[in-house]
Amino acid sequence: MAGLTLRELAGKLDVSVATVSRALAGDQAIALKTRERVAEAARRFGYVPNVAARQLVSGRSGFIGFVMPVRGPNFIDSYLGEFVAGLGEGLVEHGIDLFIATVQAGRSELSVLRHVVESGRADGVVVPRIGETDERLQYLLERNFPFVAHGRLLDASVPYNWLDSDSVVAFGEAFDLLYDLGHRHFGLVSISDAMTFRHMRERGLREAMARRGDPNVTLEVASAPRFDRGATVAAINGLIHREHRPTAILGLFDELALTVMEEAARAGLSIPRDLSVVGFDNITAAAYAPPGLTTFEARTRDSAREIAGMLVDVIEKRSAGPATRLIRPQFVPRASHGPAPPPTTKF
Amino acid sequence: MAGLTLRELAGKLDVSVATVSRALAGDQAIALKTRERVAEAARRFGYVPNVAARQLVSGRSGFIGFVMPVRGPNFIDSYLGEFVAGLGEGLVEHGIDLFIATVQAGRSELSVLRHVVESGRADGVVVPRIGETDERLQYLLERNFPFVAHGRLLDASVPYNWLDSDSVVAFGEAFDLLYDLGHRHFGLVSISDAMTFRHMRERGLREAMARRGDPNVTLEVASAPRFDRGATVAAINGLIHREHRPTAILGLFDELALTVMEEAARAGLSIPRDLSVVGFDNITAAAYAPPGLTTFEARTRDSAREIAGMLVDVIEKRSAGPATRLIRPQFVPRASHGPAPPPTTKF
DNA sequence: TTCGGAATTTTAAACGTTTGCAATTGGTCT
DNA sequence: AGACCAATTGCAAACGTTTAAAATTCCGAA
Repeated sequence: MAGLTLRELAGKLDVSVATVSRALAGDQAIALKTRERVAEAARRFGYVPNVAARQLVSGRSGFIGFVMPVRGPNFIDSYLGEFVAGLGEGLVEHGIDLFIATVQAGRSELSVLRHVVESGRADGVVVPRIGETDERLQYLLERNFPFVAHGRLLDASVPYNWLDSDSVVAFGEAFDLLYDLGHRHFGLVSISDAMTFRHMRERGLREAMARRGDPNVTLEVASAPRFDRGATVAAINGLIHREHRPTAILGLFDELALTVMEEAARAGLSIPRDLSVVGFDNITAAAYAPPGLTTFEARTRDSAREIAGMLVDVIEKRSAGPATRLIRPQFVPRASHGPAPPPTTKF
Repeated sequence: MAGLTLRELAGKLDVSVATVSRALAGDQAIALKTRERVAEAARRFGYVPNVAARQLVSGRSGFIGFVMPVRGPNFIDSYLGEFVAGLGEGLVEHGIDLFIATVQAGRSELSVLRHVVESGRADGVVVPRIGETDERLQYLLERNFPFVAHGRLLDASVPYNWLDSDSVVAFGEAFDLLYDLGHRHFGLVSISDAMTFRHMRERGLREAMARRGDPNVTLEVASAPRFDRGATVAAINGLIHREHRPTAILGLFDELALTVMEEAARAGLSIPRDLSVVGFDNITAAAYAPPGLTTFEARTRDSAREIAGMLVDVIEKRSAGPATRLIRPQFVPRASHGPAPPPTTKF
């Protein structure tokens, strides 16, 4: 199974194992001529070092771990694919591989993470989708194990490495845009799950509102559990069918905004004439759903690539304090937003 | 970093390392009382075996490898995410982890695969997206390394383990449906890349055509390089704007079918009144693009889960000959197909 | 009490690397 | 020629586990 060993290669070259090892590592103590001779032979015979042996002595696995939660059978969002692709891209230039541990249905994500860390399978981990408080981070911090989080804790005083998208800015931007288009009555479709980004995005909206200081501006928030479609639809309809309907509704992320568009269509509303809708993430379907959802590009793939780099730095102890990084989402204007309808339209 | 070692645990229990090792492995030669005592202590002290050491002696890594090609920056299809999720799900119950090696822009996929195999990082690999002839499979077969392929070679005489979706049946089914709706002039938007599924799907269509034995049936095939949008649009327009336009166009996969719908809309054609369109894969956008794309569910995630199981069997030598498996795609009727327009419509 | 053999445990080698330290080589200077 | 030093190479231990084989313990029978 395993190909040529160092010992065999050394035998062919008539030098010691140690010399070959050092030569391949580029050790200056080995004569240049020898280094070249060894490199040449290694190439010619196709020598590939055994990672297990290397790991055993060095203590480093050459792996980054990623604990993948298994979602319901009918739902995979694009996040996973984008994120994994980005991590791979970011790691490959450092010669590090990605390793993915799946969480079995019954078990907790934390228990898998713990196993990954303690078996020495990974030199560091990336932790996606951080909740308001997160036992995974707590564990990693306690154990002082290298990690980078994608997302933030609610408690901003805890120091750790994270990267997050700056949704405060994005939702502020969205508000300003819509306000300038004449909108005064806003709706936000949110989730009731304990995720930090929910607060961030709502805060972005409210801060932008406050900056205007316009007493006529209103904001209604409707929430439902994240993967509960029935409750989501109900929440949205509560927003659409109220007496004083918002003229602009923001979805916490695209899936919600798309559902808003569907329900609006069902209610006979024309978008963007009667209602403006804005989402966040820019999933593929956003471009296809008529009339085209205005949204923000979350840049998941870029973020993951960046996270990979940050984690490598952490592992190699190149970074001093905790590294934090905000990614600014990019506005993607499509056709689902427009000027506020004249007051008469609101019947 | 690495927690408790076997030696330390043995020290606490006042027995030899070997006894602890055997006890944890459930070796019957160890007294039941000892086994229980050891298990209890291991749990209590949180002992987690070091995988590198274990791998070094056993020769098994506990990893399945997946070599991930990096695509252009703007394009990630849902395949990757679904596939990785499915693999993870399929592997987790066997206590095996997934490891992903990314192919750097400049390097060949084969060279990465070779490295994965020869470094002993994986006990088996899964090879996605098989081409008509595939150097990766050739290498793995030569080396007699466990693998399962997703997709087939054009040459059906080579024996190896594969799983593929039965697109011959699916495209035959699509033809029959459309024929029964009165369609006689067919178009197929294909790719010019050397992928086996291109032949399979076209063959499914032609075989179903042949079965009807209707001399009035025509089929025009238009192809373009897979990721070349400009060429794809041109090929599609060649099909749409010809004198005797097809009344039904099939896309080799959904992206192509969706582009057909876009171009048809641009040409002022109404779907499905003037033109029926059918795709394959059932990507998310298929449901959102008006009027809703009729397609086939490729069941990538299920396939990947199944592949994981097959590979485990191969690794553990439970399967006799090469295992092969055809997954039947499921028809997903939406609104993009309908009765053939009356002959007068074709101007 | 002693012995044979089964039951249980221990010893020690092996897996393929890396690396501190010792040993050897080669060259230069006196 | 001898001595010294630098350059180069080799020796051997270590990493944490598994496992074949040897050693020990235990038990019941003679």
